[in-house]
Amino acid sequence: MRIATWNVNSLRSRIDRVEAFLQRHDIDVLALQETKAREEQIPLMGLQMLGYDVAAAGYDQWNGVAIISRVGLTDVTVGFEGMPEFKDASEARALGATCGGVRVWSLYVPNGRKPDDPHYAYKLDWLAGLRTAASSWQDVPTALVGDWNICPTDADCFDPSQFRNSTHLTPPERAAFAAFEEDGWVEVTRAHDAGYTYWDYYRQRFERNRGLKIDFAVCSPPLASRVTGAFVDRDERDPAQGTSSPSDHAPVIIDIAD
DNA sequence: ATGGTCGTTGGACGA
Repeated sequence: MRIATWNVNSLRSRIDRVEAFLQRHDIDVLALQETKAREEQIPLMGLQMLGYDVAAAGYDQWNGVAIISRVGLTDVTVGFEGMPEFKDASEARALGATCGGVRVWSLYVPNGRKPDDPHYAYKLDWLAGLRTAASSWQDVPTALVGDWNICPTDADCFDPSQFRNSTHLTPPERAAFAAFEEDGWVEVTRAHDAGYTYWDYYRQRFERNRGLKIDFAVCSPPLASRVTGAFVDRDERDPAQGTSSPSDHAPVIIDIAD
């Protein structure tokens, strides 16, 4: 089975790219983040014609997540037990579904904005809540895929010195990520492709390969042992390819043995 | 320290 994750930065503006991506890589399950669409705004027709089922949660221009699957979608859940919410909760950050015997979570970890912003404390709370909820999922095949908004190591950032007073590289964020690995979860993409997954739109960051590795697939042991490969589809981020503007994130593809 | 570019929108604001 081939699973992918992609912060698509608006599903409606990039539906043509999503459909082409699903076909180009023969994707079975695609977890999306930043869909910026309510469920009823998702353009379903083309996806259904390609044989895919869709589950989604989100609100207008705010953060939304979705899972597109052609191996069946069952037991769909919006959010996880104990998931912290920020104020009016006008965001959807976690969507779980069972696809082909694997529990897939499309996660959009809070950005945090600035280390002194309330959103930063919320980010750490959210990650702690996820860790607690995930502790009961470890014995079944589970994939926590998505935009983690964390650079776990300095190698995951084109210039760590530029992020001294920014989120993504702070010790508490890194500790929150490492906690999953200490519990036995395995980030499976790094071993196969250590390249960046996100490049800012401005300053020609992609052309100069000045990016971040922040999109990951954190798998439970029974699933991690079945992973046979993974790669970042950098072509999908390349402004020189395709006729429409790309997302600022590249998709990540993970192959799993039956 | 600041600004750069997208997307949603119809003016900022978040990333």
